[in-house]
Amino acid sequence: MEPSREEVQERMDRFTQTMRDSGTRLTHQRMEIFCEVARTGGHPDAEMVFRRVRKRMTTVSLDTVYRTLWMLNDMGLVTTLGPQRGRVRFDANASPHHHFVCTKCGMVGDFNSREFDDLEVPEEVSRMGDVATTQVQLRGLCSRCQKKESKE
Amino acid sequence: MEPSREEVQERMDRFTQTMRDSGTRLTHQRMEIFCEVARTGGHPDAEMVFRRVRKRMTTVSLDTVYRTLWMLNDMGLVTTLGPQRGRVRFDANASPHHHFVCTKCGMVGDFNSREFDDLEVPEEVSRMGDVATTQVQLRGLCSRCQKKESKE
DNA sequence: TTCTAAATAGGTAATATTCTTAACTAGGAA
DNA sequence: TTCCTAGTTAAGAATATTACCTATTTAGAA
Repeated sequence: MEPSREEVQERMDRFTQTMRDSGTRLTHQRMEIFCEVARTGGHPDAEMVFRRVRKRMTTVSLDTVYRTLWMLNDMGLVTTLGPQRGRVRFDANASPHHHFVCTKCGMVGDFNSREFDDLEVPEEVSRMGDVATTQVQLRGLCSRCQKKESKE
Repeated sequence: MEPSREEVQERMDRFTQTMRDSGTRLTHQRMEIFCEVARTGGHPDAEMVFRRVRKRMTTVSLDTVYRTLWMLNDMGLVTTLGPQRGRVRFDANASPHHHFVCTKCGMVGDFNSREFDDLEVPEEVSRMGDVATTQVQLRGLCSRCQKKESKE
């Protein structure tokens, strides 16, 4: 599941380009941290990234890893699995439904779609396990955050 | 967005039935906690549930709320938004892809599907905000957890 | 090279979640 | 009903996770 050498290179290029374009400093730490996530096939958490990066940069701090990861997230260079930072949130709606998640404020809206409910699961997935539910997650800026942004 | 009275009643019935079937005790606390989540349109976190339930049961503890919510989750009566308990996880894969999430161990597997990439966003959602990405989340038991279960 | 705003390390603080244990109670048995 | 007890709870302590503070360092501009 590791990305190919070319894939990793491509991600690194996108990273440096995006950083330059937005005028954000390209520090050694940031490069190491992004590189670590980019070349990992899985979905590491901050602690894992920290441990791996520290092997090469013994002084890096966990706080820097967190700060950098969330910054990368804000810039769209990495994504988080599930909603944004914060607490676990629960949902008692047992009937099939789907979510729109605001990538900025974490607001979650429910919606229904017959089409989404009835998606056919790819063969590839059956090797991973038994699928019980299907849920579509749409991510983007909610209208409230849009208004805020346009004011600035 | 609040569920209708009938909808709440239906959820409560399902709750008591499932609890009885599994031989789990129907305590006052559990009923209040489930009821609180069931009648909330949104997606409350444990702290919110705790604050609301405490208004009626002044002695309930936060720990009980957590324990109960995770128990309800295990029984399939509520779901969590995003992956299971634990840390935030990051993903540097910028190209569109989708996830299979194990509801037991939290294992996440990636997969690709042209069909899923090109889903058409329902009109209803455009009122919530601007959709940037579409991601399908399939949930179920991964093969490893299946094997573990069948052993028991 | 020098300068300066931005970023970092390391310690500390704040949150979020879970564990421990003694006391309590729901629900079955008598 | 009353008694019994395994399962459940409250409360506080312990962990885990994430964010803040400040002196120091550094990337990138001039």
